Amino acid sequence: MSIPDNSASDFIRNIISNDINSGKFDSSIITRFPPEPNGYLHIGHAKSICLNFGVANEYGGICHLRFDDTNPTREDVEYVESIKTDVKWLGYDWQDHLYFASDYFDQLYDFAVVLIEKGLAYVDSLSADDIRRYRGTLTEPGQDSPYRDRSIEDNLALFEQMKKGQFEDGTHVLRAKIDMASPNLNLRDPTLYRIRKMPHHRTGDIWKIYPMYDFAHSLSDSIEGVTHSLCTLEFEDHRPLYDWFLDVLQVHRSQQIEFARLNLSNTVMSKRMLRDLVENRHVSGWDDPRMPTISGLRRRGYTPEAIRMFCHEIGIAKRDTEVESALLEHCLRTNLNLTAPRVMGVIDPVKVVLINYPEDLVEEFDAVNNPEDLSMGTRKVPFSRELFIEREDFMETPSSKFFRLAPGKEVRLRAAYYITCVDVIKNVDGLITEIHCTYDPDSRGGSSLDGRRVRGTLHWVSAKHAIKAEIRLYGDLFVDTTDGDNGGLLTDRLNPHSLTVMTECYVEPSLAESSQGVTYQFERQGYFCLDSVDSTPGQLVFNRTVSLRDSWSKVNKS
RNA sequence: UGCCCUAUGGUGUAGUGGUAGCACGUCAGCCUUUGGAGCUGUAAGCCCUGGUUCGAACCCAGGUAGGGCAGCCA
Repeated sequence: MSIPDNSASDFIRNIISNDINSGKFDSSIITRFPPEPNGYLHIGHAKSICLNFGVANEYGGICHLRFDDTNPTREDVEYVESIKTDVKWLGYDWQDHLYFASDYFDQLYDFAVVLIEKGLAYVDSLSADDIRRYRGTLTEPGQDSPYRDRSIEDNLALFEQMKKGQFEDGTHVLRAKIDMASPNLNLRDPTLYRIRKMPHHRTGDIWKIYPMYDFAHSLSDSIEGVTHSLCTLEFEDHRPLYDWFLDVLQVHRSQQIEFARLNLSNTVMSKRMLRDLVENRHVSGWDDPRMPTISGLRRRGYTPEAIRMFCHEIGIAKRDTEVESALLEHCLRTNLNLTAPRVMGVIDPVKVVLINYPEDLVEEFDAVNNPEDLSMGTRKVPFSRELFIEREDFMETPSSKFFRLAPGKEVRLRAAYYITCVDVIKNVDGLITEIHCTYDPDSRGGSSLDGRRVRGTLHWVSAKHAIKAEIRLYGDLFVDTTDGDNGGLLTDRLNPHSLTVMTECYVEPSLAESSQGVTYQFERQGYFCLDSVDSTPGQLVFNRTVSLRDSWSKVNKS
């Protein structure tokens, strides 16, 4: 085990470094990522994954993947598989440390029996309502259940009958006997087991009782020898209970440490709300490219590297905060700028006719695949008399700061020729249908011998060679997320413009061989990838992953 | 009005008694065959009030503000 000397400092890593220095744990560091298989992972989980696996890697330890599958009413194998896929995709490896809380059901049951034998747990036969009433309130102490003083023998017998399925759901629970007057509600005789006569996705119908989170989680950590159990802030009040189980049962002591969960601007992170979006068809599914789920981000074209970088950049602390999505986009652009192959695609086309270019001539230009990485080579791009350019790259009456195409103005077509606008053709509605230009044969390749300055460079495609495609542009899912995940109608804050579908787009022919899982840069536009669900070889569908930074829009506004 | 936690530029995060730093974002300039990328610079911060100290973001006291907790959910 080693201590990284210049690792990013955060309070958790500081604690772990101190623990290692003081020899608190005799094993190497063991952490765990403990999802409940009841939904898809989102970027908030990525923060926890990067922390837990990251810490383990840095200190030469290991990180377990453990499914917290103690509630058969909400869990499913579908989620187990998606979670494993997502963790792997993010680049982490649990090796052979894949565990399930349900693997420990026998041991947990035995622990419960020990608690009963020690007089520290009892079977309560109050109804759920009565248990709530007896619990007291935030400001008033609770009262002991009339069943609190059952004999150990009775408790043992009853608990065994619960296990055997001799009682109906809700008739009894097993509770820890701690303190009904504790100011910490979690210590007012918390429930340990409830009866659920429901098949479990892994244990089938052998169990009729299932352990509660606090009991199962604390002891699962202990069973696995976890040294540092990292969880989110809402479990802070549970730590005394977490520790109580370990103390009274005298088992391996893991240390729970809480950190703030991730909140991201203009989106929501709670599984419940994400599920609402899916079930109420506000999005196409858990992997809708607008979703903050790992599967949504993947389909959108995000890379694991970008997400890991983001999780590193946001840091770890205890204050409750909201990170601007600009930081996520920054991490994405940083990664994609270095790796994405460049291509040209026109999203909102207008036709350009080069009136002095031969009718049937077709030339091919070599275009650089990535100016940031010349080893990625070049590709051929066909050029002909009729082209498409972006409609917004032409302005009939431009401002002085507009460097693109306008009547009488000369621009460069990326990797091709200089062209000058000589005429504008409109339809009866005044819509521009064609822009007539001349090209300068001496500017072949995009530069001229006379060295004259041409400030604007436009992307383009050859009309007869281009492939027609659909491009989906995404915006924030929500207009405003103040108040976070609580209160207010979620749907009131949905951004009605979160999806724009452009169906008349043209992309360069090299994209006929574009492959799934690659995010391209459409030059001057942004990053795009093939949609993994809806794109077919005959009808390409691209998702805009993120736009390029656009300083023109600022100039234009001012 | 119980218990627990938190408070550093617009945002996120370092700094644990000795000149408050980094990143994102902002703005300006340079550069550019992507108005991308890159480079340079700018503005902007210790919640408040006391106390201890030669010296406090840091220690102490008291406030204020925000968050969490009353599932047989996790």
